[in-house]
Amino acid sequence: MTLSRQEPNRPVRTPLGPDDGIDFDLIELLFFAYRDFTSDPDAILQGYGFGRAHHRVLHFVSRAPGLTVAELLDYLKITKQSLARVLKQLVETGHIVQVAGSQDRRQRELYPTSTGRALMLELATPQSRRIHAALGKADPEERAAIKSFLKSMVDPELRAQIDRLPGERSHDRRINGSS
Amino acid sequence: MTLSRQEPNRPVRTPLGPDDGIDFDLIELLFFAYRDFTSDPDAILQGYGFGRAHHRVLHFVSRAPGLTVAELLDYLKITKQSLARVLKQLVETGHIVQVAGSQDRRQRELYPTSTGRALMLELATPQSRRIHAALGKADPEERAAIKSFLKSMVDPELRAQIDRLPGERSHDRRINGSS
DNA sequence: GAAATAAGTCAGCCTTGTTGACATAAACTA
DNA sequence: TAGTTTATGTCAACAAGGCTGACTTATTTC
Repeated sequence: MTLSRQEPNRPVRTPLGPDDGIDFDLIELLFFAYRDFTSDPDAILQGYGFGRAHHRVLHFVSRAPGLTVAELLDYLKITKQSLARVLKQLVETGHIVQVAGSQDRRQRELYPTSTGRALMLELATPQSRRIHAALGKADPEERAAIKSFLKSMVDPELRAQIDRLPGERSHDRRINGSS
Repeated sequence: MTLSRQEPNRPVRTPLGPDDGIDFDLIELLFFAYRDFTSDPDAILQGYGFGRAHHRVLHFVSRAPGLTVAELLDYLKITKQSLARVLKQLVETGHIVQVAGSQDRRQRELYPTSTGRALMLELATPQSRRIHAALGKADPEERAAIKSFLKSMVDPELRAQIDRLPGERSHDRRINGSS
């Protein structure tokens, strides 16, 4: 009775490792990669009094100019109240403008200003540099494998969103009719 | 004078695309992949009254049992005050125990309990499943390229942290002397 | 014995997410 | 046309998880 009873809250001293059937290295790699991937723009944003949330809004508005508030919420997967706060600031600072929808005038089409676009590029540049360096000497087949892996990590029903953004070099320059 | 003056805050209607010299698709892929990668454990954590911060602490304590508070902070890149809040909860709920360091008794070695270890595995399982599915039919060379890419995304001076964790199958089962 | 170090704690603040309720204008529908 | 639905905006309150600064305690190092 006393021997079979374990001390409660005893420290477990053996580390969880690859033999436990879990892909720990990929899990950690994703954590570390994303942590540092976001660190460059975070530092720049501080100088503007903005945060990561502003970056994401500015990113999608620049990549898909003319998208509606509802479409933006669908990319970000946050509530409209969360969006409202940062969107208001981006509009007040002249980074984004809202235009009443041409077909449906209840909608607000979101566009970057030249200021907003410039900031978006400033934020994307170090990220792109980091990606370029990390891609390094990967051949086209390996690059395809990397993209395929990341895309497959996304929930299947949400992968369509990705395809709606301007894609690979040359074709598909316009995201929607508004030019 | 009037013609050369642009209306301020005019909407820019052309989307930023691949011709602007930025790797937009990889930037977005990383955002979407990480967003969904964290969604499974986030849902599970809710049922325990924990958040993503608890997950990260539990993860590293389970992977490197016996690490000190300072070492953990170095993985997470947060302040000790931020850590204190979640660590205290994990200790109070019996997921983690603290043991005075054997050499240096100022240090607190952190260990998971069996409860903590079990929760860590529960959280890691859907993530590993997602990774496994995303890896899909990638051959060993492609898998190596994916890992190499993610590792290269990490700041060079921080890559050593990754190597300190239990690595590939078979060797290196122990992270430090405590067993 | 003094100084440095590891960790814990208190207080307050910020960003960014949440819910719930309600307002307005435009579009749709019976 | 009246009534409903829809797209968006807004107010208030709250929570998680970051942050800084200041201070304490125990222990180690010099």
